[in-house]
Amino acid sequence: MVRERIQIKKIANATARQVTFSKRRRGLFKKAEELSVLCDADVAVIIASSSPCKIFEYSSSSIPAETMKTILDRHHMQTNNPEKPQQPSLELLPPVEGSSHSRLSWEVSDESRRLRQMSLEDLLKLEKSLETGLNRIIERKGERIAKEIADLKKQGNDLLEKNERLRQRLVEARRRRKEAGRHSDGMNHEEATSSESVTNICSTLSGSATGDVPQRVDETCDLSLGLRL
Amino acid sequence: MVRERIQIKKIANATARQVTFSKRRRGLFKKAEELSVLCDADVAVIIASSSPCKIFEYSSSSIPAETMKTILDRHHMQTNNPEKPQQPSLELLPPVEGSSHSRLSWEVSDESRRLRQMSLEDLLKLEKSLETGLNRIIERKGERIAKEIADLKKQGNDLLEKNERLRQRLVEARRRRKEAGRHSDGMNHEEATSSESVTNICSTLSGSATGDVPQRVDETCDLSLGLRL
DNA sequence: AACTATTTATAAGA
DNA sequence: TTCTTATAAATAGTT
Repeated sequence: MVRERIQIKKIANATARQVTFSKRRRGLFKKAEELSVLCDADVAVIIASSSPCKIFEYSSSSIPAETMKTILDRHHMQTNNPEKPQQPSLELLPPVEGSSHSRLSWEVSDESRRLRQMSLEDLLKLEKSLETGLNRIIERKGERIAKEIADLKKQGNDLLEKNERLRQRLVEARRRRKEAGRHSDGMNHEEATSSESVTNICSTLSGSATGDVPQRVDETCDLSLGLRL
Repeated sequence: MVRERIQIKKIANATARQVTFSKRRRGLFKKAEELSVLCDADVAVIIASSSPCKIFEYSSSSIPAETMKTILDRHHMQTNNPEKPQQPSLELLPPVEGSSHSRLSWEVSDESRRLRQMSLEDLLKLEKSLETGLNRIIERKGERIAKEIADLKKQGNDLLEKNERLRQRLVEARRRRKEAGRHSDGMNHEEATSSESVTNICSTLSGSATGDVPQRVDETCDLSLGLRL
């Protein structure tokens, strides 16, 4: 029951907030519906919960819900990464000298001049063709990225396994040293075995360090070209 | 006073309707504001009165009001537009209950109906808007993938470093064992040092194996959703 | 717009 | 999530 009036400020408890969100959302939609019917008005309500990020909407009429959603999504992205100037249209980009990109962009701007002279039919064909090519590029890009990620994961797992094997060897080595300390006389046979064992480990390690696993991986990851396609 | 409950249907008297519109509009905006504050949500409300045709809107945040107005204007132009293309029979098909496909296909046909009613100008705007949103999505996806790859590379490098440290320890351990073998008498002091050293290595290893580096990574890499966006 | 009898919404508890 | 219920809030009709 409403024991007393509540303060209108963010509810701290997440569960309580979620419950209130559900209830008040329904209430708001109901009020919106009533207003639209009683007063013959068009009413639209968009609610975007912050966590989990979900969109709820009511519309009394045929306002395109998807469009509103798109706008809200865009808004959310804007707030999440501020200061992203919208990319100027391609043909307006000035060619950048010295950049491997410059020739392409120049060609594109030259292309745009030709495009203006093409017929609608030609443009449709060109659009279709570009669209198909684009889809292929996106597909390929996806495969490459997936492969890269899978490879990296595999590498990591291999290294984990090697670490585990090394750990086992060290535990064993420690056990042997303790035994050797206990019988202060030299157990030469075991000594030799142990030594050989360590040598084997070292060569294995050396092989893996310089072999299939790269010595060091560049951690920077510039996918700008690939991802912007 | 509320003498009795009212029916939720269009108020016949224009004056009374206007009064109720004012009151309930304020109420709705207040509820929207409360919901947004209490539950930390983005809320937008658009109300379009039919006569006189006026737009009222509330937004809890910086959702572009002009854009919403544009959408509503478009909607009003649509409704005021006398020519309404006949609905194809497809969309008149009733949704089949229980089918997860029915709702989606209904929505699609509903969307396509709306699209057919839109003017070329509206379509151009919508296309531009969708294009911008799409670019932002692609951008974000790229950032996420780049981050995942960078993280994986970092994990791999950490493991490489740990392997290297282990290798050094083992080389050292082997050297000590050889020395111990040469003087067959027990060098108990060195023995203790070596043993401690191995213990340290093992605890370090154990920590890293179960700590920040995941025990095992799933090597499958399904990016289908993310990459097809 | 102000008033207020009532209805409606809803917070807290179950 | 849904139901309950005491209480707060909204509001219909009147002034």
